[in-house]
Amino acid sequence: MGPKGTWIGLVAPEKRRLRNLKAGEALFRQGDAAVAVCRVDRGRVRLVRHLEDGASVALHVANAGETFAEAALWADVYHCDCVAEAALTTVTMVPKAALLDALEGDADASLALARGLAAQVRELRARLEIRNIRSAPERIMAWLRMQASGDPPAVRLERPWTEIATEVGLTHEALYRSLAVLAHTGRIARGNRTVTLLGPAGQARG
Amino acid sequence: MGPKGTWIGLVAPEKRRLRNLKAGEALFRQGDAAVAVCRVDRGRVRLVRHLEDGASVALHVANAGETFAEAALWADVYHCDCVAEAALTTVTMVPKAALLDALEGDADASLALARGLAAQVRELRARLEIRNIRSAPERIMAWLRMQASGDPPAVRLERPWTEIATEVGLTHEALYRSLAVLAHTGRIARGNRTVTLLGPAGQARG
DNA sequence: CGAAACGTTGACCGTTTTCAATTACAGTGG
DNA sequence: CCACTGTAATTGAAAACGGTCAACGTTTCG
Repeated sequence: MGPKGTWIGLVAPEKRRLRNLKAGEALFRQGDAAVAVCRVDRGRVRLVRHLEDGASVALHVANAGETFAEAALWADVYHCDCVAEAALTTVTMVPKAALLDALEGDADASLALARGLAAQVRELRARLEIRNIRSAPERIMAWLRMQASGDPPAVRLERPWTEIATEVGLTHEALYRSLAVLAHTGRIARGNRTVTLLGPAGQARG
Repeated sequence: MGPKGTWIGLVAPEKRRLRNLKAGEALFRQGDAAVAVCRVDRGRVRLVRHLEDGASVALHVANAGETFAEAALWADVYHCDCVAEAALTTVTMVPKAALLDALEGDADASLALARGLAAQVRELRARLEIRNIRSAPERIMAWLRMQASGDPPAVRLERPWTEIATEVGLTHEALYRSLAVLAHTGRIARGNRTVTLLGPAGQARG
């Protein structure tokens, strides 16, 4: 996706802090003081916001090499939980104040930061767009198209469907049913952990 | 909300371009080459993305003083339409290349840009969170809580409900019905262009 | 003053959610 | 190595909810 983490190096290594997390362990909780911006070194973390009724929303998923919680730079508290997804997850925490100091003198790094944020804006907008599709099958098709790559557009599933269901805003049951419909209609073909998009005049790209 | 438009001044006025728009007129369409980042001087614009089935999503609304299409700085084409909402809308268009040049030498301005983008990320995440609430009345309550301010938390409505409906992802009928339910239940009180949040133990803030 | 958009409510229909049950599979400890 | 347990995948049936269509009063604005 390009150089997203350029600005991390601005802060002297001894000022950064490394954290190792087990799967499910939290790096911070919503409401905690926003003290640092982070990067995933290994594994994967997920930013989750909890609703009052107990449901939760995955706001962001950051894989190895990606940065997250940039928005915390100008916020007092974190507004979501950060939990590790993979068993061996390592995160670099960059103290907010130090980073802000460094950024103030470095236009390139600040621009890189802005660029990363712009990418997030795009991603979030795309997700919002998907949520506006009422029909479950169409919504899933849209999601698949967004994820697909290759000439016969295909998607390799790295996570369970059940997780994808919540990401697109459906129950897993509805998701499975829709998948079945799409397969019967011949719009997709399901492999082991793969989905291939079929259909003439179908492969529009976002 | 703070100095969002700091970076606009970086580009010499003669390089900028002013556009006057009538209500409903488009500034650009999705697919057009992304040539400029913009600021609303007067009126209001809306960024809309059209789905294949004809439906549309409001991705962003920018009021006078706010900037928009920052993401276009690193994109080749606009990925949504921009249409004026108010009758007399004026927009300053800042050529992409010129702005990029200027930003590269100015850390403060780049940081300001990043900050504005971070705010957008937060806003989009909030909207996503709201969309994850299945129940229409609860979703509306969440939206209201987010907008509310004051000790008896209240919301002043600057726009028609019909518009709010699409923002929260409901039809206006469903919205009106839910409002009626919430009012009957005593959870809200509706004034002329105001809604007051009631209910004991209700005023949680985001 | 008239047209257009907003606000509001009713009835019906379709989809999704819910609840429930079953199969498949991966990891765990005996 | 295998029973055992929990999660993922899948499908069914019924209920609930929001969408759609429709009608109508009201406000706004040219």
